[in-house]
Amino acid sequence: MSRPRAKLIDYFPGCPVEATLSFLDGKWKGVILHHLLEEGTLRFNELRRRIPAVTQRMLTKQLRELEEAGLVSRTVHAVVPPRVDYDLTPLGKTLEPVISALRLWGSEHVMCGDDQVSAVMPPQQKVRSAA
Amino acid sequence: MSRPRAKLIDYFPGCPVEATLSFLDGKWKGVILHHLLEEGTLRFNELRRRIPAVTQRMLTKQLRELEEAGLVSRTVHAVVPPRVDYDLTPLGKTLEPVISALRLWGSEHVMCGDDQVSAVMPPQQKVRSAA
DNA sequence: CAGGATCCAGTTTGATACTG
DNA sequence: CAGTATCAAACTGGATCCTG
Repeated sequence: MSRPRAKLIDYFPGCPVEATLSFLDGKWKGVILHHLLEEGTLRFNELRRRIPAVTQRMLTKQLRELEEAGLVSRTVHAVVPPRVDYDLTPLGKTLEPVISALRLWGSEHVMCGDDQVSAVMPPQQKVRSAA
Repeated sequence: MSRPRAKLIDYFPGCPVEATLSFLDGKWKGVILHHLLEEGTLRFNELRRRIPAVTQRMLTKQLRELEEAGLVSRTVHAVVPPRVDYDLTPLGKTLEPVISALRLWGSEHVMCGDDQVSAVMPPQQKVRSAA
């Protein structure tokens, strides 16, 4: 859900849990933030490579929403070929404990595709890398 | 998003962050878990009262999904009038650190409707309690 | 390289009305 | 009380094609 929920750090009708989740909403914000937290500044295609299942349209969209929410900054360099850097804002960085908690729970309770826990489960049949 | 993403604790194509978020997906799972963590067992209408903006249809649906995911247990008491108790499973309780992180970030960075931070912001215009 | 613009199917959600 | 059923609106995300 990325509807009229919280857009900036203003008023959100509901509880803090839902408020926070509304910022992470959409299919890819979590991973995007995760990668920016881990690796710092990344270019558009660098992000794409790290999230193989995302389409450009969606990556663009989610990045725009993160930007609007004040969590991610977008820097366009006037060079050719074009170069656009994405980075976390100071506010975005405050989400680190949240992303960490999400990652920890996930790695402890779910068998994930791109995680270092991959040793536990043999890649039996391939479970669809995209949706 | 509550599509084919993770349903049980089985394989999830993607990173742990996204895997965890997929369990919290949908508009109300976060709040539901939050209330069950804070108050323990709750009946259907007790939950409704704590989440004024949710419709019965949605509350039912999200509870069913949480049940299917193994995070919430549903106990039907054969009495009249009907009584159904919802509670966290042991697995559901392991989400506590996650929900805490979400709640903490939300209460620090967003002005929420039903939070104890309400003193900070005077209820100026009423911002729509539902969507 | 980094998108923008369309088209479109699949889902999610809300509103309402009804029931054991 | 605790739902179920139905209709319809809203939004999502994927696929394609195009551009400075």
